[in-house]
Amino acid sequence: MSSGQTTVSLVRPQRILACVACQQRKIKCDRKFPCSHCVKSKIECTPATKLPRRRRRRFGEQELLDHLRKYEELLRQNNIDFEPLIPEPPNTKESPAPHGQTSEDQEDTPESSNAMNPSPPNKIPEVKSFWHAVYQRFGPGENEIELPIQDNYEDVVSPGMDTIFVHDNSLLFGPQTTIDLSTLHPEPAQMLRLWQLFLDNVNPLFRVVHTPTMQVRLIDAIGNLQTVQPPMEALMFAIYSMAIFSLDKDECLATFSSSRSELLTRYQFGCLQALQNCAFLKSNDRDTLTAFFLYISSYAHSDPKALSSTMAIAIRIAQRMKIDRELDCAQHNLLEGEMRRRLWWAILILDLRICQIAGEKNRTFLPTFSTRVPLNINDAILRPGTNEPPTVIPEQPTEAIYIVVRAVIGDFLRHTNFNLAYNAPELVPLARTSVSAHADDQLLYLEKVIESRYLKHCNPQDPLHFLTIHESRCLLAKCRLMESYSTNPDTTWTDDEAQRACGYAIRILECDTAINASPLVKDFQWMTRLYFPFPAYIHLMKYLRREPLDHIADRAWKTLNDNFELWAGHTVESKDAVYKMLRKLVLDAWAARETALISTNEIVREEDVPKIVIWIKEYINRAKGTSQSPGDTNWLSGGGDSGDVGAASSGAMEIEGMNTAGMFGSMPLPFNPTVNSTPAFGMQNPWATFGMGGVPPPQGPSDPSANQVDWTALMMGWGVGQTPGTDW
DNA sequence: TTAGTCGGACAATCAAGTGC
DNA sequence: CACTTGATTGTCCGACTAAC
Repeated sequence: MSSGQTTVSLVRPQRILACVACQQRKIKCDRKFPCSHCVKSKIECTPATKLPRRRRRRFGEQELLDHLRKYEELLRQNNIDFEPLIPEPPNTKESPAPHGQTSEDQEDTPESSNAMNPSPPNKIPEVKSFWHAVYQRFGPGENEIELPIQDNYEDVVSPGMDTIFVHDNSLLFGPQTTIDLSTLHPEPAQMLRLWQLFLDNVNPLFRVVHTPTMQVRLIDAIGNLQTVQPPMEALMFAIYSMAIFSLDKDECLATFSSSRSELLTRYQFGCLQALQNCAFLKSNDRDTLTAFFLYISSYAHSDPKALSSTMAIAIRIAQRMKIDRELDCAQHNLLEGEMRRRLWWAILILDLRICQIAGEKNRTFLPTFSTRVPLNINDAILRPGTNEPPTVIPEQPTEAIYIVVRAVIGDFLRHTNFNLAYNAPELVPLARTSVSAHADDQLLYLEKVIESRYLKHCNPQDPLHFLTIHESRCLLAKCRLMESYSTNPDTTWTDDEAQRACGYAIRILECDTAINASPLVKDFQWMTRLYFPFPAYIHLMKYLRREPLDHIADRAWKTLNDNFELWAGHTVESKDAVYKMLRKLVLDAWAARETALISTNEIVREEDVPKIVIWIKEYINRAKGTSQSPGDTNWLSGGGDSGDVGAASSGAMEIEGMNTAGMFGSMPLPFNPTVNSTPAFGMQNPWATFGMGGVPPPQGPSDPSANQVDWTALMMGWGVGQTPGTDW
């Protein structure tokens, strides 16, 4: 090779490149413009320009070693003799490599996505099937042509069972009705309006409906409502429901001249009836499951415990359809396989969120499924009948960016020790890597990948990109915070650790504020305003009470103030026990600061008092004034009072919709829904919230005793030189 | 016979790494 | 900072094919 390239290139005249036509034809160009070939062909002769040279891809030692580890592990697993370069790690049969050490600039392929996992299976074993095993061992017997022992149980036995239990569709969801559903559809013009609303407000956050094909099917169905197939009809009603659900009361009234609750109930009812017509509890049809998923989503403001149970049905159906298995997804064509993956991840993440607010352990968000994260591609690339794997260019954020980033983070987290510790502690020993030993490195790597591979290319002016940027950062900060709390509660945090945790809490609030204050993502508020970032509040209040004059205190109070302004309606006026606790924490933290300031001879001016404190004090004064008994301090102490304050709260999300009975559809046409849902604020798994920190807006009567214990336990992790859990 | 296509060997270039 | 390495880009030979 030549030396002194830089110097030489300055002296050497610029190389004249062959013309574009000759380059393309791979023939010698005489470099006269026009060149002889172009003259001969009578085409325009265009001089070529040099392509900007790409940065050379580094192939680091660590990456090489990781690959070597992987292959040596494979050899070990298959009992093949070899001379290992890397000795087998003691005390473990798992892959010793901390995951995520692969090249940072790897392509966004399924492999690379799953490379975020601590334990990506190199080959996913097929699920054992008794019928398959019988067939493999004995083969088809004589005269067994008509017997149902074949290679694939699902192909023969399952439909066979369907014929036996043909009339059993009514379990749980009531009997099938004979209502003519075509009368429940909106006018064609409204259908298209609802479809557009769904495309704008809902589908970007789920992407479970393939826009190009659905649009054609929808237009076709609008012209033939009497003959539309039940799965398609269920999907249509589900789309209407979610479109209406995504609007607020005023928007809905202005757009459709009907109340939101009336339309929502009508379309939810239509959807459930259409689902019944599909026999959805035993259907293996993806459209049907998609409709059921959207139907459940349209109840996202309802009782989380009821929602959680209903989601369990969707998960069981999904598992029966094997969309939780990558091998089975991959057996379908590109479009179908990808839509199955998207549906699985959408169900999984919604279930995670619901479990979290219902205060339940999530037993699905574990390393026990193999479906890879969806591809970062536009719907237009997914063409029916195509099997050619699409080229994914990470530098081009697509329509799927939001779901992809969430799935990538989720795919990483489901393998972490702290997720397993929260949700399935018995599986911690089975985690392939010792995440606890490397958690910091791995989270750092995850953050780096998310930033460099996805967020860096997002345009903050684009609503979906904006939401993706801030929500993923919020989520990562939440992981950091919860990872901090997952350490042994008996160990004392150092000052650094405690302050670092505060930094995560502040970041959570800053991201939440950015999302909920931005008019850009107004159309997504049905999702973004579902949950209040409670863990961050609790953490900061606890910290500020303990360290009222810490150097981050000013920033923390400002961040709290900014966020509180957005949620003031809920947090100030809610009679829910958990918000009462929050109010008390705020006042305690501020009292500690005032005392500390006075002790250092600083004057606390009126304008220094944070709005969050002023609002709470004003509310308390009002509550005292209206209190029935003079000594009643229930507004502060957290009692079991009831009442619906949601709709009255300024800035509050509309609390409307259905109770449990409405969701299960046992009543014919329940067009007068009532609000009677139990607010949920389960913090048993606070990190696990995809999207927000935990507590939904207040919705009604509460159980004050619920879940307080978990918060106490959570907070006991602090120590900070104090007796653990004393007055925190 | 002529013109077009394209696999692939080879050359040129230059970003990244190495050693002083 | 000079030098080396090797990944990436650019060139075009020559085999092959299609059209006339």
